[in-house]
Amino acid sequence: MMSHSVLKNGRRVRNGVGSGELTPVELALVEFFVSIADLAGLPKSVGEIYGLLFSSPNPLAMDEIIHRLSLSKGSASQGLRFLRSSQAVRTVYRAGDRRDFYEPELGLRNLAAGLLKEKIAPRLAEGEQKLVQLEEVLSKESPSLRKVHENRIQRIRSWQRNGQKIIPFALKFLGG
Amino acid sequence: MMSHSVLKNGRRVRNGVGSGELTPVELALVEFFVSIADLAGLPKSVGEIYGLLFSSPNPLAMDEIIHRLSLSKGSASQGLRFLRSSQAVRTVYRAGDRRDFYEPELGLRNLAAGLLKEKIAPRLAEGEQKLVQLEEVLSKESPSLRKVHENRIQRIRSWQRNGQKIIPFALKFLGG
DNA sequence: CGCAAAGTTCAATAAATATTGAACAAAGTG
DNA sequence: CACTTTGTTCAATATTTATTGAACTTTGCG
Repeated sequence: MMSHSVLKNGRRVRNGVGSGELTPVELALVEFFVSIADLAGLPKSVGEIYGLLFSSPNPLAMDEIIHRLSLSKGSASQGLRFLRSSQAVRTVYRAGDRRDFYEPELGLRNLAAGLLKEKIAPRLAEGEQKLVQLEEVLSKESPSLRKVHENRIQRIRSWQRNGQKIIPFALKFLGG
Repeated sequence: MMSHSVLKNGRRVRNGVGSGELTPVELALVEFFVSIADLAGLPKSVGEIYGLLFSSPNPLAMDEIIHRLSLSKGSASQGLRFLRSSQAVRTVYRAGDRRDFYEPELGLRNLAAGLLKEKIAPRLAEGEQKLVQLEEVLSKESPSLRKVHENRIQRIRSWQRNGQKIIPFALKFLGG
């Protein structure tokens, strides 16, 4: 047992719901990444965690993240899992400490590539599957309707080709 | 008054909740665009509407969309408003018919540009605002911390620059 | 004008998604 | 091994977001 919640320097916790303390700058960075997370369709908590790590001069352990952001263990664990799996954060080992410490990936290219692989690619695969189903039932339509639909599906295929072509190029652009 | 819900050819409505009828091909296209909508963080109904228009050889009016997809007037109206405002559908006028008819935009470039303007740009602006706030409070930090943070913020600025650079280029790529 | 068809708005509700926390597992440590 | 710290999982709950439908506005027509 130990009391790790002593308030330093007489600093006061502001939030009603017993949040850990964030400086104004940390707060602004966290909010910035929350709005990015929101844009990318990711949970707020993921943005908060990345934002806190981004604002920290040194790697943080999960319990520190939980305390500073007043997150539950569950959210922190899941959020970090996602960030790890999409290569947005790395673990860092610290001698004599059993905990994993986390630091943020700062390269936009890697961040983008991670999201692409983790969030976007699986969804596109799902869409592709729907298209395959579609081509199976196409033959049952009247010739004239089928012609229209074949045309439109070709259109989608062309979208896919163009989309694919951009990816490596865009990554290089982002890649410094 | 008129009864517009006669079942043609003895076709049977399948869905429990009284849906209009969709052929297998229409259904597959609608599902395809629903999964795309989901990926883009748009409501399912928006994907459904675009999907139905995409599968239709001719423009459709709102009441037809409502009936075939079993949507409420409200959803249809709002969904069409969004699609119109992001240039994903166009209205078409039909002589002697007071209703607006809709047809889908088929060019990926225009679809992407519309989304960018309607969904993404406003969010980025919001993020930018957070960054400005941030720079205001930065001066209150200790010199060493400030240096770290200034560095990181520069990093974000560089992300923004690279992101901007890609856009026109990517659009040209998608643009046929 | 008066009426009807077409379309919009928005408060109430339903559906989807994220968060919590308690129970569990894994990994050191002495 | 018994114990503590660290981290995970997942059913219950809270929060967010989309959908509905009834009241309203607008438009066109005789």
